[in-house]
Amino acid sequence: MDRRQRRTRAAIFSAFSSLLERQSYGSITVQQIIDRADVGRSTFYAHFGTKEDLLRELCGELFGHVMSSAAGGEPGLYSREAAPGSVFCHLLQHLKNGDGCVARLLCSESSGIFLSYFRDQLERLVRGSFPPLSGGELPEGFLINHLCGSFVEMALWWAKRGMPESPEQLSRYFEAVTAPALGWQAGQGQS
Amino acid sequence: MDRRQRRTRAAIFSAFSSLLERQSYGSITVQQIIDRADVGRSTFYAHFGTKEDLLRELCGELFGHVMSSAAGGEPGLYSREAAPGSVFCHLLQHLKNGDGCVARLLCSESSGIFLSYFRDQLERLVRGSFPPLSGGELPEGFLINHLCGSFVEMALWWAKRGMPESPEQLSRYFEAVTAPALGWQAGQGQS
DNA sequence: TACTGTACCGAACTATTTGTTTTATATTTT
DNA sequence: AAAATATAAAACAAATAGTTCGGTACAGTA
Repeated sequence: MDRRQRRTRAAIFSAFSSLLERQSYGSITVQQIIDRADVGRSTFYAHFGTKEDLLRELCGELFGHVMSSAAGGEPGLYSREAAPGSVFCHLLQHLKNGDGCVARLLCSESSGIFLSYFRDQLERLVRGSFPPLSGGELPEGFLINHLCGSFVEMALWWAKRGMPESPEQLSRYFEAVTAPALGWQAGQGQS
Repeated sequence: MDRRQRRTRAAIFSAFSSLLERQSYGSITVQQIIDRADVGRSTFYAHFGTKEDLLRELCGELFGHVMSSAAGGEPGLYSREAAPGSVFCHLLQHLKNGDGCVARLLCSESSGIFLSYFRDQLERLVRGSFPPLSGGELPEGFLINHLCGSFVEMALWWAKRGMPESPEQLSRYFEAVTAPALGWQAGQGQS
């Protein structure tokens, strides 16, 4: 890709997410974006057909990184091998280390948009590596939904309070509250 | 309140929510609303300062009913008195019976907006009637968030699939998956 | 270095939308 | 019946989205 394209694309992404941190998605205008990114109007529309396209691509970029790095070669959801080695703990670490501004966007006024992306990606990840479950007579769809939903809600709760707990700590909380209901042994993946 | 006011207000609410069922909140224009409600432009703005105000009032009306009826004289979150008598089961029943179009709105394109309202109302309700918890070393804020978050996610999952389970059944699922982690006795409130 | 392609800028333009204002009409309330 | 007020209709200004086009500057390549 042409270096010019990369630069303007990055400038627009940066401008857009910095705007998203202080105002709602709906109230952001294209004019604001191109002013802050310092690109021409026609240039913006050469890259993104509409504001929604921009949002979609931003989300893809953001969560694509986080998710793919979390999915890389992990043994299972609650691994008993590496101490803080569950996929969930991995995700929380990435969120906190903040490869980007994911955490800030998660507690922005437009958090709902990012949450739904987060949710979808997470569910795909979980469905891919779901261990044999013995959750009694509860249907699998319900359990997966419960697992992903709870995790996302927890991440949001965490981010909104400024992430005071460590990823390991929060991961322990999550395990304590979900593992028993799923028929897994709790407290094994931790030191 | 003047009968004319009531009528136009109802017409606008009805038009707005019927539009919300088929398109996203952001894409709905005031023109569409007043066309469908068959009211004059100035009339709309005499009632609602902006589209967001309309949304806010609609949510208040919708969830206000559901929540207040659920909160009325309930003994506790997981009551062992009436069989399907927990607050959660009550809420699910109201959602299914559909005092309004809450369920349809919950799985609309703009579900995020309604979910956040639902969340807030529910959390207020839960905080008001939280029983003594023995959830081990887990902080109360975390538990409340987990409880409310899980419930809302479950309701969404339910609504999106067309509510095939009965409220009682779903309430049992929820109890099975949350009660043990909260240190409560499961399976007592059911017949 | 020189050449070629293309990304960018800026300005102008149309169409749509928002929100306001005004006047006349219809309906409710007293 | 009279007064008050909610509504309709139309015109209006301002902001915004998205397009078009000609000129300029930069990147990749020989």
